Amino acid sequence: MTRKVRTRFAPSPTGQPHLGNARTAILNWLYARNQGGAFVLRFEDTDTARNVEGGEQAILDALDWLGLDRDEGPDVGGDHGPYRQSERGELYLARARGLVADGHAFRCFCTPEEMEADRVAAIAAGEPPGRDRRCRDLDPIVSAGREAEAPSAGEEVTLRLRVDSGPVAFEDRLKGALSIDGDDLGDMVLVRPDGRPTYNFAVAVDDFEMQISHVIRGIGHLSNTPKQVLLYRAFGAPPPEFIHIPSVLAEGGGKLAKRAGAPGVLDYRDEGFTPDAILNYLSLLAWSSATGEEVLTRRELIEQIDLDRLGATDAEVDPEKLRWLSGQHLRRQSAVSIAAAWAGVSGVAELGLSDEDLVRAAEVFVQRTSVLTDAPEELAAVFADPDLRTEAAREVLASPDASLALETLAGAWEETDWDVGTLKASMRNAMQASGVTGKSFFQPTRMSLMGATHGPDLTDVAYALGEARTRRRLARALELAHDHRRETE
RNA sequence: GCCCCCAUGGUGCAACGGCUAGCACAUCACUCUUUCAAGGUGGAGAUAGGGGUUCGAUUCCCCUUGGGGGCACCA
Repeated sequence: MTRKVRTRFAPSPTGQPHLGNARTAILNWLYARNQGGAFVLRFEDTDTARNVEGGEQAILDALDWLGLDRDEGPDVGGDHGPYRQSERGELYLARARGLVADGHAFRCFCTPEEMEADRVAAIAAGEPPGRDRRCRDLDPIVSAGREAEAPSAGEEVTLRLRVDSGPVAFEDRLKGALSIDGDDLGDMVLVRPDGRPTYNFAVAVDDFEMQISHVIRGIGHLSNTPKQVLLYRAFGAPPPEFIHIPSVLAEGGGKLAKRAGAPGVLDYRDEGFTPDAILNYLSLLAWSSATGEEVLTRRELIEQIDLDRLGATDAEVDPEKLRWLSGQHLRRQSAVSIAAAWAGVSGVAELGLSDEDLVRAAEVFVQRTSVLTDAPEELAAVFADPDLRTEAAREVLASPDASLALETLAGAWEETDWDVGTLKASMRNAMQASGVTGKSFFQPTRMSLMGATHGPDLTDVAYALGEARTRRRLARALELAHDHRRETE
């Protein structure tokens, strides 16, 4: 039996996903793309109290930023909608009534108080709680009549699934064969008196009707699975394949919770990470490529994702490795695209650089950055007008050989091609010609070009600055160097 | 209390029941370099503990310990 692969990401609209939720979405998306299947987004918003203003949009923004495009969902539509549980009330009701009609479910007239009393009594008696004692065996004709009169009789009716004793077996791709006894489940509530479906019922109905083939979700849902399997059984359909993935833990091993200050995906964007780096990093949590390769592009991830290579242990987030991976991704990009990304980083525009400046700088300075937001500082260090009136500058420029070094270098760079290789060669020539070497040559040069005593390779700096700026800076420093010499003599 | 899951260096992963337990991040040293990065080379560092099964166990089984999850008319 080969059915089309359809995966889904089904968050509650409580705001931007944290890293753990993002990884769930990523795995679903990667697998769908790998299989040429469909990736479905569904909002589980039946608990209105939990919904957050703007929560849906934050999730969409996060998915968009990560590049996880949907084939179906609340924003793009599709043949299996609506894609918000809050808009699917009728479907749940119809499905529940169907289950009552064919005997899989029954009407329960017990009050919450009665149920609670039963629960306590069952536990006290050492029996599993959750089994209805009064209503499950009511005659259908009788219970239908009682439902009709419920409003006037002041009764409320709950729809519950008839769960028999005996094993409920199911398969998890990672955990293998699992089984739990129906007695431990109880007669689960499907629809509350007010008509709202319970979570597990809604999920099963949705996954069933949306023809989801693979449910890839957090391990926390493992215990919900038998209930959903039971529902599929009642629907007379085979359940989807379940893949329960281990948790992503916060640094230090704690839970990744928003209330504990866990950053959202969009926060990483704001910190200058690229979506590909996040995608790569998160996919490496509990998964590894067959080749052992760790720096993987989006395309490579799609090609190589393999559910059978998923691990079963919880994984801690490691910010250091994330940064490293981010740097690796940056370094693999073209200078043009890095320059474009830098242009959008706050603090870069203020430097007043041209597109060419940015591209040249990207060529030689990416290796100094891990995230996009590292750029402003690196660029400012080179492009900002050097302040040569500092004590440090004065000291360096007043050194005996400063003038000679600067003069010779300015001459050497007069008639050269402006590329790093040539600049480096002619700088060496200048050193030889002047007889000034090592520190006494480099210090004055670095001071004139960037007003500092340390920084990137000097030829990289000159290359990034461009010919005109470089010449101007050398000339100005040379002037000062002459002045200083005169003063000291 | 009951049920379920997990367990390889600090962190993330790898190892048909079979080479000296491998890779990456971090760390330390060296190297390249005027400097700071990036890069290169090398080092230290792990199978949670105890029992089995087996010629042989990181791998299979049991117990202990530790961690996580669940036991809802929450999602």
